[in-house]
Amino acid sequence: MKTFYITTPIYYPSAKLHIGHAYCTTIADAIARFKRLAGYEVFFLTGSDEHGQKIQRTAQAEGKTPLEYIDPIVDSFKDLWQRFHISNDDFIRTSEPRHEQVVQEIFKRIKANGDIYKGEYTGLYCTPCESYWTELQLDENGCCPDCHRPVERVSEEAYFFRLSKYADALLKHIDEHPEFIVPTSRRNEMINFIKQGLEDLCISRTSFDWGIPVPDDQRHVIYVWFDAVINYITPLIHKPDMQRFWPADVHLVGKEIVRFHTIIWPAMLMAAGLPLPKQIYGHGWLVTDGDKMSKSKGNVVDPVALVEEFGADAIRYFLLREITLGLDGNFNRDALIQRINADLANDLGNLLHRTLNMIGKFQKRILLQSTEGTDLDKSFRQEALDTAKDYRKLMEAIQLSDAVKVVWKFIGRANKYIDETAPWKLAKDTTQRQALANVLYNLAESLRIVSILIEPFMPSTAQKIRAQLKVTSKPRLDDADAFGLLEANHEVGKPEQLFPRIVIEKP
RNA sequence: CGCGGGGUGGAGCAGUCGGUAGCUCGUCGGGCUCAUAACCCGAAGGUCGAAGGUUCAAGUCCUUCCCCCGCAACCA
Repeated sequence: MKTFYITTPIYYPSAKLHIGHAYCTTIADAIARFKRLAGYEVFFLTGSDEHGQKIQRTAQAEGKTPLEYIDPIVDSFKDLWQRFHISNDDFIRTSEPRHEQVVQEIFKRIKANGDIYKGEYTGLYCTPCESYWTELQLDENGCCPDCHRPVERVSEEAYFFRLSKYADALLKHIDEHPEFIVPTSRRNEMINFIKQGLEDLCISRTSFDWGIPVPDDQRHVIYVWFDAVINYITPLIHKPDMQRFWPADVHLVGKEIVRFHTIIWPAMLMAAGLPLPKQIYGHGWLVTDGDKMSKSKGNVVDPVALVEEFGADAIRYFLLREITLGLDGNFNRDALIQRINADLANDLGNLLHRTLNMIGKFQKRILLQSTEGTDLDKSFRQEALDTAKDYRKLMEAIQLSDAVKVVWKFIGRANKYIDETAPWKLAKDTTQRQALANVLYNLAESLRIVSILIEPFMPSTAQKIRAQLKVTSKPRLDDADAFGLLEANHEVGKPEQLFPRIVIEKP
């Protein structure tokens, strides 16, 4: 069986997750579900990145240990993913022993290869904040950007990863694998960055201790990023799964961390003698009214509240449909409601409703034996099959919003088909019984196919449609490539509203 | 001259290899009555940020400039 491995970043539990995190995870989930639908054996990983000074400090301020502070936040991550119907196969926490063990193992392995060495880190240090800053980060007076007090140049012993050594190998790899960094804009950015020269990376800290200890040198903890990226192999490395799932097919990441995933992580893998991931996909950000979401601006959108108000599938649909993968996208409430009403309630929901209603009204809920029918019937069936074919191609190319659009174009076609065939007229004419049976059958079949195609985007809606059609088989992509799988004399269910229209109250 | 992205009808966006500027919503007009005030058809509305260049042909390629946003080794 073909395998597929996809990851999200592991999120930092210093605050609640916002809609941007949900966006990234939803994309990964849709891809994972598509691959399962297409018959792949899928491993889909997400998790939390728990170490580092920031967590230690925040926990201290609340009089807690790091774990006491983190545990409920991580629980809220897991809860959020359940609410979003995220189908991850594992959830990795970097504080878990299984992870600590692997990180130390990789550290030792790279050190044994001579690519980790002890040196001296010199930086600008703010003592009250216990933080290093780069020259560019300082405020206009050359002081700490947080507390605006003077910084001093200090040195400490630290371990370094010989990143500089891998610049040429990375460039060669990127050049030989055009699909390695997507989209192209990010790829160019990274090539440019490497060409400016890579410095060795400081990968240990002594100023705090919430992290994974450096093997054989307990005064140091390993730098969070070195620690974090290793999560992608932690669940696999000591199992036969490593052979089956590594290298990962896609690391889905936000655009701001593309660099860690396309430069540092691959260099680490090279140094450790492991194969590189096949693709790093850098998606864009959700912004609200053109502004980046951030706590300080007070414009963060809380995904839990959204799901409670609109339901997970509606949010998933909006994110996947409205935002072009790789570019920034605008998230706002009005646009969301508009999409729910127009696409979900009016187009899809109403199509199912009117179809089932007519089958009930005109044929006592029974699908009758259909025949080849008119040219219109034939071309309609062909469009259903073409839609499934186009959809498959787009999904395989990870063009999710285009895939959604193709499905909705067909939903529009189906609504038009009803208008063109006017089943309510056929029902009044006893000589048109077969024509009526054909139209209703074709509509029901179309909805069966649609229910398969939207499963990756809206799993629970897909299930509801299938339940109303009384289709019991497990959805498989191959079943969307065949028209006519519903049997004659199949009885369908009663129509139930999929998505209620949302009435906007004018203030 | 640090790096990158963006600027396209009223709003939000797409636009691949240069080949008649598209989509959704909104607006206006019409049709239909199976349906969730839904669905279907038609129309109006754009000098594609500015200027210059290449070309038979430029939203698309080249040059310069203006504006907005992000990154700059902690941020999906």
